[in-house]
Amino acid sequence: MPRSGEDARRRLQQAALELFRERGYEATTTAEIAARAGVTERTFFRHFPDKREALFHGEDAFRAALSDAVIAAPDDLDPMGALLFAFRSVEQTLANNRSFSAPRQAVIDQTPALQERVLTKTAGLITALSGALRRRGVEDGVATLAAQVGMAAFGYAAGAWFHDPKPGLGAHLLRAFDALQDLSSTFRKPGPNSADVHR
Amino acid sequence: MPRSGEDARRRLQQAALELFRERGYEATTTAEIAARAGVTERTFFRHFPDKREALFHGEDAFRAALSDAVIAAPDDLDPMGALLFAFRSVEQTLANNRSFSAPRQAVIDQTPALQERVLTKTAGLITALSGALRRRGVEDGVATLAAQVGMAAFGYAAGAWFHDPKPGLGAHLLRAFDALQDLSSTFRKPGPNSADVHR
DNA sequence: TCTCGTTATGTCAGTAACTGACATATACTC
DNA sequence: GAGTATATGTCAGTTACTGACATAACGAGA
Repeated sequence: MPRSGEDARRRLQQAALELFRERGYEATTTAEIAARAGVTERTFFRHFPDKREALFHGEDAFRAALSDAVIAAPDDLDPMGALLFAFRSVEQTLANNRSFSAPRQAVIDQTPALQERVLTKTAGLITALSGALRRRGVEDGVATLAAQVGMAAFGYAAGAWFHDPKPGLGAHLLRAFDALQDLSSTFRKPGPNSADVHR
Repeated sequence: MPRSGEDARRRLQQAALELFRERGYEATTTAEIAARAGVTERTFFRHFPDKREALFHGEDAFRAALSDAVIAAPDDLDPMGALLFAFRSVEQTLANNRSFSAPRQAVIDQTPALQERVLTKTAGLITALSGALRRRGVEDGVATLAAQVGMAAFGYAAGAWFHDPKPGLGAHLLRAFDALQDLSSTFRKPGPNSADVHR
């Protein structure tokens, strides 16, 4: 009895989050998730390629929003400036999802398998950002490096914002990007012979 | 018939790499790996927590070497300098493993599941580097950020070195860290209203 | 309204990764 | 030579995931 298809996906997602919170990720079965959502296990796997993915829906839209913002950033911004611009543009989206993402994050923090998946999602974001930078004319290698570094700063800022939302994500982002500049600017290269520790 | 335990692990590792190259990762069964190594499937899982891990042995030693080098770096080096020092100190180790890691990398490049595992290994490296930086007195958040950024530069340099080994890893590392400085130094912050694209 | 093609789902059988429990054989020590 | 620890074998079982086929709802058009 197909209601809409999209409906079942939402129920499955909800059921998965609930059960993971109640019993933990490893202790819940895909069959149990399907049962609570009122469908069959087979249907679960028609909506999600694997058990982990049930917690990661919507990431595609977020990735698209971020890379679109990079492309739409003012032309006079250099790579890191465009990234900062893009990160600031999604603050509202993130703020709206806070109530949903909080319990989700709690489950992830307790589950290595889910943490692993977070890493691949992040890698996907980096790839998208890198591609967007290239569309701005940034050279290939630099784009990849900038996307990685920018993502690190974003993660840093988002974590701080999670614990202390008052200043707003934008403020945390500015602090993170400042920290980045400090890291590079005060940095002096080690001497040419410095690598020979092991003699 | 237990030979030494360590012996079986090596045979399993070797068999896994061979079979993955011949048939691909997904098409290879843990039972097949065990059979070629002359042991039982159960023994495979006594040596490796899961199928993927058969390709990632030795990473622990590499991680330890890197973080030890960070701790042993000259005191006058700032965070990024200490990281660069550490990365240069493992060039010989990496060069020695080139013949083994080349086919391994080829398998990984064709296997999403293994790429995902690479990401968690990298995350483990970042955590270790961050801890080593903290032991040098670097503040918590800065240490994490520096470790991530440094690791990005290392990956950038290692990739370039893989395609063009002649200049040596050290030269590629210097180039990568220079690129990092360029990213931050030329970077101008976007104006305060820049985030309002979506109106 | 009937028909037909499309789509979401159900059903069922099967594969393969991984685990726990117990038995056994080898190596190591006293 | 007895005894202990360790690596392995054996076996039964769970669960994530897949392919093949059947069926029920839905929409478009005659």
